[in-house]
Order: sequence, then structure tokens, then C-alpha cells
Amino acid sequence: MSNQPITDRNGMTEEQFLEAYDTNMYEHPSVTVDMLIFTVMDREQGNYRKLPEKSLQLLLIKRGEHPYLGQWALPGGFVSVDESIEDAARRELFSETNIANIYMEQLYTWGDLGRDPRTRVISCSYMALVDRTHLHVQAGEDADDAAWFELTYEVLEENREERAQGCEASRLISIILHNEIKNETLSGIVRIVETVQGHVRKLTREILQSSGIAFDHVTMVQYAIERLRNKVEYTDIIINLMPETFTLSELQRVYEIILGKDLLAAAFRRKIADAVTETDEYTKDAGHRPSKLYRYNMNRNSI
Amino acid sequence: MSNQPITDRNGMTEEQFLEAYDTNMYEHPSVTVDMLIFTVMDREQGNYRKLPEKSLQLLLIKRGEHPYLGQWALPGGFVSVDESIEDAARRELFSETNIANIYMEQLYTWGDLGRDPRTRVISCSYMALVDRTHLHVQAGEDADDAAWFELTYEVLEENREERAQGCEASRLISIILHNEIKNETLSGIVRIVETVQGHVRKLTREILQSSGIAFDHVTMVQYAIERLRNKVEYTDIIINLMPETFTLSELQRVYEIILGKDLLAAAFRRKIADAVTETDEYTKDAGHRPSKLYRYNMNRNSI
DNA sequence: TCAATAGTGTCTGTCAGACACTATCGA
DNA sequence: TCGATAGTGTCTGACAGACACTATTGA
Repeated sequence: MSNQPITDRNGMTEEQFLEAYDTNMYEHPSVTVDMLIFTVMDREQGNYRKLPEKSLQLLLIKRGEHPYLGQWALPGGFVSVDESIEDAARRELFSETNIANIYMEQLYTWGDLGRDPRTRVISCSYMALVDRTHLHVQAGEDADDAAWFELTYEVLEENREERAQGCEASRLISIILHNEIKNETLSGIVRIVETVQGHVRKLTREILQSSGIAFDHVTMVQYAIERLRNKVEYTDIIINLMPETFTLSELQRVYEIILGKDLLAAAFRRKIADAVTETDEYTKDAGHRPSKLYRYNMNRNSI
Repeated sequence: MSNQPITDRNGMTEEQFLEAYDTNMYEHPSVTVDMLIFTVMDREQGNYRKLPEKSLQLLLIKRGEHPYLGQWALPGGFVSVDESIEDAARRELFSETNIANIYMEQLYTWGDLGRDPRTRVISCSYMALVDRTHLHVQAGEDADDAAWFELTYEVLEENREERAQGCEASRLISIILHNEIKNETLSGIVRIVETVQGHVRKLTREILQSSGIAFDHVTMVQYAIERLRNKVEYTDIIINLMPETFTLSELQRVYEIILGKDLLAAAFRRKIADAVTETDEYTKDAGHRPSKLYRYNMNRNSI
């Protein structure tokens, strides 16, 4: 900034200081990225008339090494000193899905002690949304044994208790991950407790049960779903899960799967009207009235 | 999980593996926390009738060491291997404000290369909200030379451009930090660019100018304000900035300072009606009609 | 014909923006 | 009295929930 070299209390210039700086004065934690890669798939439907049901899928990797050997974990890996966290996330994402250009968003950084039995690990979680028609890699093709798991998210219990200086509310959330082909079902229960003590509001997450899911990854899944549900309500994030063209019913079903509740068609169409543009195309051979195909209206920004 | 010891491809049990695990196989980045500590203060008012204006204040620390010697930075420090990130944040917070029990929230983790000239540093930013009446430490009392700076946030320019496969929108945001006593004014301009390319939406932040503010801390400030503005609209987060009792006009002014726009009193009162409870107290000697004091209604939860 | 989905019209209640209005204090 | 803030009443328009209704297809 200044032309005069500024010196510190030891009389060192910035240049001298940086040269003498020793990054290994004390032990550093390891930093990893963990990817929550979501997609939406169709479920097979017996009745020729009925539309296929949608399901939310999460990509998991079977661990071939200790710890949690044989369990399923989120794809991820260590962040090296010469790449940004986001680069590390993109690298992980690409190595799992072969897609380079994709929606990705940082979620939360998990830094409790004892998260990883190997050593002190801080994990930065990212969420990515993939349209299944863009997916080149199918489940199981990867050397690591990667697979898509259908995700079910359910609130088991809600609780509220009045306290002296406020109150405490808690929720039990069940996460079930299922892969039909491999006949694997993983599950976990996360408890979220929110305490209000006078002015101070605190939120804690705790794993009550985790079966088949490595590390504290259930918590990350729960957090991601919460974020996804929120964002879906006030952004166009959902289009990252849709193919190039889609019907409004399809889009509505994706909303419903994510939000975990049914929507009314009339209100839904009104709401998303100016986020999409109609095309001249229609669905065919559906066993019922054909439906117009829409395209995402790209000329929108959220900022 | 199982009673049989599971062995990996090298025939090692988990116990053996963990014993042999070397955390120093490669170089790790350093991890720090950076605290964005906000409070709201009254500005002196000449006219005896007029209410004091509110201002949003941010706590900064004058750097006594290289790099950025003499500039102002967010309070923060390295996360040690035997404390959680949140503990490190609380430790930092306590050492700056002397308050242990306070609202705190993780914001974002900044991990680009070259953020810190010393070495590779990953910084996890936290936001804390303090009610000024709870503050025991006044500006400048701290050995580090800490001071509150009045924050002004302004959108300088908004831009939208149509592109082949989508569009690009950008915003220039000016951050001004001012401390009257020290007669210091720091400033910075952050550019936020959002590109929509087909399905893919990307957001980048870039520092166009930064004067007197160390590292990439302007970006963190901009991000925090954005988050604060959002959260204020859909949570009760704002009460963390309020004293035990307050008038609705005061509360409204705090909302206005954060949102950067005026609100209509009637609509405002309707909106926050069930977040507060009235007391029997009134303001006195105000030069105008006394106003009822309210208290935050603690028996509410957001989850 | 009928089961299923596609798509529209409209009533209703809620709520925010707007603004006029009344109330109360102290110099 | 008047300048300032405190606080209320009510009109209006936007919009979401609810639901009835019409349209279209293929076996």
C-alpha cells in the first residue's frame, strides 16, 4: 500500500516476515470435502395410464478401507494445499459423475472433534444437483462401487417444552436410503434440538442411530435436505434436477418429492408460470391427454 | 458393528489400521475462524424531540503484525487440533467481547488459494449478534486495539446482460466502515456476478477495491450482511440485537437499518405482533407521546 | 366408455402496502 | 400551540388454498 516499507515490532518488513513464516509451528487439522449429489429418478409403474412416480436419489460410495470399511459414505476426499475447496469439490464431483459443469453449492463445515477416528478432520460439505438425463455414469460402473440410493426423509416426532427462561423444541428425523438392485437399506435418526434461553437461541444436531452410513454423514444428509427444502421454496434451484424439457406435472412431482407434501395443480401452475416457457412439443402415447413440454426460462436472475 | 474383526485388503483390522495411520502423510492447510460481531448503537441526536438514529456496528481489530500490519481485520484465529470449530469461534468471541452466551451462527468457509500471503489458510466465518447493553467491553479497551465501526452497505450498480445460453447479472456493492473517535474510514467494493448458462447457475464474488481492510474480509462482511438481511425477513434473529425491553419503534428502526429501507409502521406492527409481548412500562421524558415497552416473546421456536 | 392426467376458472381468506386518522407528550 | 412520535382503522390489490369444471387420450 505504502512506498515506505512498514516494519513490525521486531523491525521486520512484510517481505522478511513472510520469508521467515513457518506454517508448521503447530499441528493442522485435515480438511476434506464431502459431496451430497442428488438426482431425481422415475420409478417403474405397472399401470400403463399412470405417470411414473419420482424419487429423490443420493449418490453414495462403498468404503473399501478402514474406518467404516464396508459401509456407505458420501463421496469426498482431502483438500490439498494447492487447490481451493471449491476445486476439490468439483474434482470429487467429476470423478464420481463425469460431469464438469453442474450446479454446486457449499452447505456447511463440520468441525467437531472425534468425527473421524483416524485424525482430526474438518469437512466442508457441498450439495450438487444433477439431471439424470445428463448422467453418463450409471450406478455401480465406478471402481469405488458407487450407487444411487433412494432417499426417504421423515419427521418421526416433534416436541416442545416450556422452560424457565424460554423453551426447548426438538425433532427426530429419520433418513432411509435404499438401493433396490443391491438390496441395501441404510438408515439413521438425527435429533435436532433448539433451545431458547432468554435471548440466546442454540441449535444442535445429534445422531441417535446410524446403520450402514459412515462417519457423521447422516447429519450431513439431514442438513442438505433441510437446505434443499428451503431453497426450493424461494429460488429456481429445482431446475437443476430437470431435463431440458419437461411437463408441468413432472415439475410439480419433483417439488412434491422434495417438499414431502402434495401441491395443488392450479396454484402450482400459477406460481411457476413465469419461471418456464412453453414449447411446441407434447408428450405422446401416455394413455391420457398429452401434456405440453416446457423449458426453463433462463432469462432470470436471483440477484 | 460386528463381533468378527473386519479386515481390509491388507488384512488389517480397524484397530491396526488406526494405529498405523499417519496424519502427516501430506501437508495440511491451516484453518482459522473469523468472527463477524454485529451490534446496533444509537447515534447522538441534537433535537430533544427526535429519537436517536440507529446504526449497525461491526467489531474490528487493528493488526499489530504482518501481513496487513496496521490495517483492520475481523477478529479471529487459528483452530487448534483439539478444539471444535465452534469452540474456537466461541473462544474468539469471548476474548473480544467478554460474553460467553450469545447468538452465533456459521456463515461460510472461504478456501481460495492466495487468501493469506503467509500460507494456505481456510477460514470459517461466523456471525454473532450482540445487544449493546450486554456489552461489557467498550471499543478500544482491548489490548489488540479493537473498535466498533459503523457499517454502511450500498448497492452501487446493477447490471444484466443477455447471453447466448442464458444471462449474466452483476452487482457492485460498497461497504464503508467508519469509526468517529479514531477518525478512521475503511472501504471496499465487492462485485457479485451470477451467470446462468443453460441449466447451470454460478455465483462469484470478487474484491474490486479494499482500503484499510485486511485479507479478503470485505467479502466476508458483504456475505454476512446478505445473510443477515435474508434471515431477518424469515426468522426472529433480530432480537439478539435488542435489549431486554424495547419499543416497537426502536425495533422497527433496527429492521430498517439492517434491511436498508423504510418500513410502514402499521404493517410492521401487524407483522411482528405475535413475536413480542407488551409490558406495563413506558418510555419517559421523550418530548412526545410515551411508547409502550415490549419484550421478546420467548415461547416461540423456529423449528 | 372410462381411468387417468392436463389444464382453466373462480371463490375465498389472508396479508402487505398505503394512507388517513387519533393520541400524547414537553418546551 | 406545535413538533414529534405512538398507535389504530380501513381500503385495496396480490396471491395462495380450495375445488369444481372442461379437455384429451388409449385400451
